[in-house]
Amino acid sequence: MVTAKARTNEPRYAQVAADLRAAIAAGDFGEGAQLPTESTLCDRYGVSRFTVREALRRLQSEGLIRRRRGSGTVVDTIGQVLRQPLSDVAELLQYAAGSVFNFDVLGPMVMGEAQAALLGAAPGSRWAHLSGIRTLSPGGPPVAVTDVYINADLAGHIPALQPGSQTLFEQLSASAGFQIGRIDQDIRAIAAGSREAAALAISRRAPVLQIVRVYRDASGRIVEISVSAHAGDRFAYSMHIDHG
Amino acid sequence: MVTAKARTNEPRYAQVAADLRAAIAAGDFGEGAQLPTESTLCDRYGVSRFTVREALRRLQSEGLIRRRRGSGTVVDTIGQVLRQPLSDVAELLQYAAGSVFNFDVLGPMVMGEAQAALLGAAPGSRWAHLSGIRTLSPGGPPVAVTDVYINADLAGHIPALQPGSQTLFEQLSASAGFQIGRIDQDIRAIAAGSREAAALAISRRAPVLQIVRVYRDASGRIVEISVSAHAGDRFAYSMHIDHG
DNA sequence: GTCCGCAATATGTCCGGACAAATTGACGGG
DNA sequence: CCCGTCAATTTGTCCGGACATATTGCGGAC
Repeated sequence: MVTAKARTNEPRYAQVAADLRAAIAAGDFGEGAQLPTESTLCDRYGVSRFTVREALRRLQSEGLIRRRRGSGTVVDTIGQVLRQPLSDVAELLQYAAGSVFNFDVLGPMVMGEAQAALLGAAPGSRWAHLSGIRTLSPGGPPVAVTDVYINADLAGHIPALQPGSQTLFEQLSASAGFQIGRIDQDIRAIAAGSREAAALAISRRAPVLQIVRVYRDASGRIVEISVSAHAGDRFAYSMHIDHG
Repeated sequence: MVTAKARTNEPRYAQVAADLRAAIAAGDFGEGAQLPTESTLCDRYGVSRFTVREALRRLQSEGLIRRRRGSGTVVDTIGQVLRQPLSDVAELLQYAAGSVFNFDVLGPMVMGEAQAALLGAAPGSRWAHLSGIRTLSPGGPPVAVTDVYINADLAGHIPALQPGSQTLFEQLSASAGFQIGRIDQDIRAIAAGSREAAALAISRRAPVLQIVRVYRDASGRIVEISVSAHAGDRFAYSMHIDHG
């Protein structure tokens, strides 16, 4: 038993995972980067194979290790390179920086059937509807037109929202004091409708990139939904995954 | 027992997951989209709780369902398009769950001026050209058409490439033994050309989602470039991030 | 020396059981 | 009617065991 772990109420697999994570970072597994077998880890930490596998599953989902039946578990260098960007929520919101967002508050609304199915919200739920346009610089050509739906419970915080480079969600989080639980983002290609065509100065049926984001707090409640339409020839969603 | 499963050597949790995935897409869980409890699913499929939980774990990692202790499991999805999951970094290099990728090797080619500008490669550089189609199931409707360009230096490893659960890039990395330095990914909306229209069975000028990925090794050499075109109404690029 | 086959090894799949912790709704007291 | 308590429900954690399947290396046949 190497554990030496305190009596935290953290699950045991999390403690094992943390210990292995530190060992990997310290290079304790040497050149081949071969980890001990599951049964060895069971003995070492004094836990069952279930707990060891759950810990290894976490590390694998983080991209730290690679496992192969019959062969063993090794440190995965590819995963280390990719780890940082996707574990950082700020990275997801990164594209907002450097552009300017101006919006109008359109007032309260109730989610209809079709809209609810598209956005993943409950039909009949109540929201505050905002509409805005994002530009690269003040007065510049429009890059995207965005509809924002904010949970009616948070309507009191809407007057405090300010246009600028900070996202509405960041302002809401700070103002209302909730904790972020999960962000879902869907990107698809659709044909421009009349609204997008007019706002972006493109022709109808032109391809636009639609980004739907659903923000949830820690309890799973949907805090905000945003639907952005970007002109296909003026915008590319770009992810750069760097080493170092 | 609802299984009706065949004598496939597919794991049971995968069969359960596939069945639940289809049921979710068909809307079998009604208004609240509340799934049966784990023990109910155990009885229904005649499997242990381990198998049910493994199946639900897959669906959760795909972003299809949301689970809360004490509360239950609910459908958490928008529409029934194929979603490329990005819940963790390991999945960035994985194929979309439940889809099939087949490709042909078209032979060597030299990068032209216009293409080089679009893809970020050097004009006049030499590549091996592969072309593939991704479907939801063998013989099913096409979801995406993909062009892959592999550095001519690695042409010797191409005959060993196989369609299956691993990406071409993963196979190349293991076969040639290089380390990844950087991945760039651009996502944009474009209008379908004649090639995409024919391959995806859609009309010309229909919106398609184009994903361009550039893989570099540690020394900065471009190893592989892939250009995928996804039918706008059949595919959404989806990512979700659990925070804590 | 080379190649084939086998056995040892390691992870994957699956079972049954047990208890813990969070949620929800019903019940009862104020 | 409001609110706190409690019990039932449901998912999370954890155990021990069993067999399946992919990989690897060893030794024997040639």
